Amino acid sequence: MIKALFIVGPTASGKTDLSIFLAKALNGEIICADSMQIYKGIHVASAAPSELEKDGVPHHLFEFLELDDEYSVADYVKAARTTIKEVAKKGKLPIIVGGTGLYVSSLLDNIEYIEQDADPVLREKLEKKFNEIGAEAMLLELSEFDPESAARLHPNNRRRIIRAFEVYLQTGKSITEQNALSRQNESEIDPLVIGITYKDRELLYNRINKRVDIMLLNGLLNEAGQTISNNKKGAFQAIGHKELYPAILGEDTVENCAEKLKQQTRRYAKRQLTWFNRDERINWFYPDEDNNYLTNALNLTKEFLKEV
RNA sequence: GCCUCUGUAGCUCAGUCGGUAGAGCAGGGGACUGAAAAUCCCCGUGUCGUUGGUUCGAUUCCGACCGGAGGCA
Repeated sequence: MIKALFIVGPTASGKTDLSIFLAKALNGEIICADSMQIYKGIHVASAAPSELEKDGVPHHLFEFLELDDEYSVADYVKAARTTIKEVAKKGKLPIIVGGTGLYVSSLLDNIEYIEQDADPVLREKLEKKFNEIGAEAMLLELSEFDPESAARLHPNNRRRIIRAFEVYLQTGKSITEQNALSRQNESEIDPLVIGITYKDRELLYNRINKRVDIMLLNGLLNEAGQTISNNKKGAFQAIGHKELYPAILGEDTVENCAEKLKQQTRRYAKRQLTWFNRDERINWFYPDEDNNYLTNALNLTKEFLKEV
């Protein structure tokens, strides 16, 4: 078993600071679990750690993809597992840090994604079919080969309905079957999961608002200006650029866009909390009522590393 | 000082010909297996400014007071 530390939490909660503190104290190396910090070109928006912040601690899987690279959880999980093993082999502590619940949970639950190439032609065909026959008819057809998914999926959740078709048509197995198969094997990783957030939601939101202001001072507008024309797949959905496009195009004021951006970030933080709240493996720390949370997190990790 | 308008959910406002009220936004809750910072679902009780009066019953009508906006002196 490989011992690994996971640090999760909503955006702007202080994951980066905690991870670097613990990495330095425990001879660790940091592995990204953030679906946006893996991309190049959105450094300000994604709040990926700068060289100065990294403070000499080795970081993996940060800012290595082009903005239009195709990338999925499956690719991430594969790369992260490899990296975790490599770090452990060196005798260092792997510290997985990030706010993308799907990425983190996939590692923790040892989800095994099968090899499957994206099929844009098929997806387009399914999109077209959806438009023609409508959601209800799609669900009816889905129920013929995957009644569970058909019952589970809401008609408005177009993306997931199409995905359910894709999986079946490409693999011959329903997504329900595939999901069961993906949970067959025990993980090689023995995790300690540290969560960081604030008891007072208001405080977290203040931190988010402040961070957006700092991003603007750090040139977020410029950065967004560089992606506005050539922003294709991948990172196009990052919060931070798309909200500013109206200001760049002169359709709205920077102030209004900044407000919108803060709001989107707050909502995102709430979604992250919803995801992480159900995971009982997480040991939560609350900086707003624990002045020594850094030390306490360090002590908890030391205890964990001592266990055999 | 006088006159007019106004005070309803965190905000902007509807509304009740008298039977204790509802939209948008904000916000809250939830789901999540190949786009996940994505995608999707659910959620509106609030001293109807305060206080008297009329009434079986007032947020609704009347008076006074307090706050806000405008007008006249």
